[in-house]
Amino acid sequence: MRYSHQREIISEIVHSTNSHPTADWVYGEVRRYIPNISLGTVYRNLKQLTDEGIIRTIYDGAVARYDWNRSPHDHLKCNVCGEMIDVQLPNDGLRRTVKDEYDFEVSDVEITLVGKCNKHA
Amino acid sequence: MRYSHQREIISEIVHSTNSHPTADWVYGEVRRYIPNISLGTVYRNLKQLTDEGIIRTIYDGAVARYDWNRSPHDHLKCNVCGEMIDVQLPNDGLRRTVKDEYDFEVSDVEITLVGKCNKHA
DNA sequence: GTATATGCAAACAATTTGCACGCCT
DNA sequence: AGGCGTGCAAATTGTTTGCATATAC
Repeated sequence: MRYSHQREIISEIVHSTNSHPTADWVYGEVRRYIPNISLGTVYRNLKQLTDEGIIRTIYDGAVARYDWNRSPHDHLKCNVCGEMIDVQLPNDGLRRTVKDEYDFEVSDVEITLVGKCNKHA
Repeated sequence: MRYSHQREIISEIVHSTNSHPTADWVYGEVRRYIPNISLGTVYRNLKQLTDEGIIRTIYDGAVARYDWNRSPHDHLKCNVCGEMIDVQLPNDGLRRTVKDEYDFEVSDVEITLVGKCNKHA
């Protein structure tokens, strides 16, 4: 992958936040540094960074969000503030259950727990 | 909710399959019975059935799929044949973990295990 | 009779793509 | 020089909505 200024900035922006931003939010941020960048370029680069394994694409309902955290992890989604929190949950039990009971070979685990985070006790 | 022939058929079609169909697939099926139904009507009714709790909407990446199975359950998604299999996995452990470690009040658990189903040993 | 449902088409939102030009290497 | 990356706009895809007409009750 050849160097490009726009991709550099896009990657930095995704890495600068824990908010699992959408393409549109990234677009808005990048424009502060490269005002005439196009949304198409943002999408192309987010996809490219995903393909290279530099970031990760997750889906929140129908919209794509981008996550710099590549280590396997899960999400807590707060219904009140909308925040998505990275957590690492044990899943050995789940893997074993589906292997034993369904003969299913797991390659990837996606767990999202929806509810209310500790800010809204 | 007032009776409508189209909604009746749509509901029957969703209930007739375990394939977690997309709106477009449902549209194709309904047309075998109501050839001049419109895609808009299909979407309206799928949403309405979801609001009434008669079916459930799940997201597979960016596309919506519809599921007649309303009891809490999880999904195994086979990367080889694309099938999505309903399973019931224990999640008491997960609930307890996030309650204890993150003080997060869980209302809904969404687990999808991606991998290879038993047809492709 | 009145409100809800329908078909149709247009509007929308998110994402992708074709093209001519520009910039890494 | 050669090719990948860019900006722009148009195209796609999945879904929603406005409107006039039709239908349930």
